[in-house]
Amino acid sequence: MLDRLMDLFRQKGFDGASVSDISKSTGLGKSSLYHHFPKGKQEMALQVLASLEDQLERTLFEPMRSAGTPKQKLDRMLDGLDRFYEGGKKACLLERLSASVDVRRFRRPLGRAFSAWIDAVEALGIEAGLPRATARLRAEDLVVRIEGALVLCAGTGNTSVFVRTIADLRDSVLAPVIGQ
Amino acid sequence: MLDRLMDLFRQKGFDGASVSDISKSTGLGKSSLYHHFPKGKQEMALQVLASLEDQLERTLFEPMRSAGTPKQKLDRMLDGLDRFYEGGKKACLLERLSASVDVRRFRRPLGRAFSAWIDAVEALGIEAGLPRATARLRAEDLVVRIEGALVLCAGTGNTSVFVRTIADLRDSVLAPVIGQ
DNA sequence: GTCTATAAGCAGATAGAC
DNA sequence: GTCTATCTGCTTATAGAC
Repeated sequence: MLDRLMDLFRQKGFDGASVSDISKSTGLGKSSLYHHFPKGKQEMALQVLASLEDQLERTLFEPMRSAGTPKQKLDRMLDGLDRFYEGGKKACLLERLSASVDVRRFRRPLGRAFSAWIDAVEALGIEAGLPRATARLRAEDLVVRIEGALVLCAGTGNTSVFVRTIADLRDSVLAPVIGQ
Repeated sequence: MLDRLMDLFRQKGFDGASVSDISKSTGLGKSSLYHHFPKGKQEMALQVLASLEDQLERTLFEPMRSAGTPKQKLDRMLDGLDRFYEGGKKACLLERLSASVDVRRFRRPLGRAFSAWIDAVEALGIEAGLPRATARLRAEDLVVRIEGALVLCAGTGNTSVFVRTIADLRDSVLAPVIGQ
């Protein structure tokens, strides 16, 4: 259910997905949808966002705090992102909601989700021996570059930028600082 | 006229900006708008996009092919972008149209605009002595990082990521390749 | 070229039967 | 909990006067 909603919001964005679209794609009538989400479309998006936060935490960030070398864990996270975005063919829910007219209503969960992601990568960098400030900037940069690559892929229809970006991140995120 | 339209599409996106919004923000009645853009909202966006391509070429890319050191020209471009995006407070039209439901209708001009931007930065890298392939990747990465930073700023309401990204690009884009 | 008025349809959302 | 039917307002777009 939330998965279907997430697919639709990722594909059409919040402003582009109508309640009728949602009804068709879930197979539920509008009234049933409003039974599950009394506050309407915004509540749908907020619940999908909460579900994504949960899913990211369980499948990406939590594993990054357990077994393996930092490099192995970075690779697993990038593998996970590559699958989630299907090599650049599918959009990011965070980006789609960030591009909606009502972005202000989503700012709190969006900020939380971006922060959790950055924090997880930062921790990896620190574990790999990077200075805290460097790890922070590199982590922020990883998120920035993935979001940016997805924008270019969506705009041009060409996913090669995403592929190159993921590949480059594998080597650059945890690389030792020169002249440290 | 096209400037007002651009402001509105940057602020609300293509799906989020209605013809009524456009009418209010331009001061023209709907019928007048359809007189100027017989094919409706899509034609408005396409003309705004064409106008942006033209504006970027004249104010950013063309100056990058004339006088100055590569570093000076990079700095001038980044200054221009910083002003255009108001330090991360304003969105990118290319990103907004890339996030619209009808992105397919905009793919050709979007691809052209992104390419022109990347090409201009690539030429700068080559002029600065970078290997062609490196210059290409760095140029692509500059565009990716700016678009990504704008996504995070829009989503979180915090522009510091954009400021850091611009600052980092000043030093990293033309930096010599280590062990070349 | 710009206007008022309006068409035709879709938006988000609700009422009430089952 | 899901349905059909419906409401109100807004959507894109057009007709036709000035």
